[in-house]
Amino acid sequence: MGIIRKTRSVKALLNAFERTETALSTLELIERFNHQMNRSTVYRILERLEDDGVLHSFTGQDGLTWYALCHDDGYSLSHHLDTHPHFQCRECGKTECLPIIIPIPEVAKHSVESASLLLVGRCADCVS
Amino acid sequence: MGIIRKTRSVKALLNAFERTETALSTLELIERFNHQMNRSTVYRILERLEDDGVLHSFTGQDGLTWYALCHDDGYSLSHHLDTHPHFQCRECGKTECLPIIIPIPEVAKHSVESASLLLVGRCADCVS
DNA sequence: TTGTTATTGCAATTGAGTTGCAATAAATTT
DNA sequence: AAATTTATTGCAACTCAATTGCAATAACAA
Repeated sequence: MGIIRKTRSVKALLNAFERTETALSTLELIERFNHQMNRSTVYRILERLEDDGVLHSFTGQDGLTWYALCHDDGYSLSHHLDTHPHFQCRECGKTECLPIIIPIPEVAKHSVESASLLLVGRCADCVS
Repeated sequence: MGIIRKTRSVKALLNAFERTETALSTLELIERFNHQMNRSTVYRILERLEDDGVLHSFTGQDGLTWYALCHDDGYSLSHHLDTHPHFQCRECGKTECLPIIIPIPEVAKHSVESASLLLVGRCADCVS
């Protein structure tokens, strides 16, 4: 019960995610929609879309928040148990969901409920 | 080339880490040494100890920064390639280094240089 | 068209972390 | 042991992502 009304701003943000393969940082979205909507609106819509399971969020290496579409195609099941890793390029900043599953290790006597894995390195474009 | 002088404050902080098995958050240390040293001093000493490879840092689920001793015993080699996961209890907040190695997956065409894995769940004390 | 209320804009606020600079205190030299 | 050098600290101001209260606005249903 996050998004109830499909406002202009909601559509614009959803559109941005549907047009890219990568993740998008809140800061980039705020900048991009600078003239269309307020900062708080961006924060609030992203939050609601995450509540609805449309987006999932994670923290980049710099501590900033990133969002990406949830694909229920087997690797991006963000239902409070993100098992897929994210990759952030330290050169160009491109950040993406990796289409692989990381087996969450069992830990003796602990109950592991979720995991987040961030890989940092250089992306295909920057490695050459 | 981080710590050059063994000041009172440096010793106090090091002592705190040597007396615990868990990781310590900057905020807890600031609170604990509230009357002995300034906030900025805590931040700066932790930073220098990390430069020296004495501590390593990671980000908890809430986005706060945590530090733990580097044990060069095979699982806590924090030399810019943290391959060991951290565990944070969502009930009591206890945060620790896990004595296991997570194999960093290769990613096609990418150069993966470092990884950070945070497991969240309930610790031994809170799970029962 | 009207009424309800989810959503938004705006400005103020929060809170972790950083920074410039003068004062202090380790560690080295005399 | 005193003088000297400079790493370190305290302090207050600042940065910056993110949050919040509230009045205005705009989806959407009736």
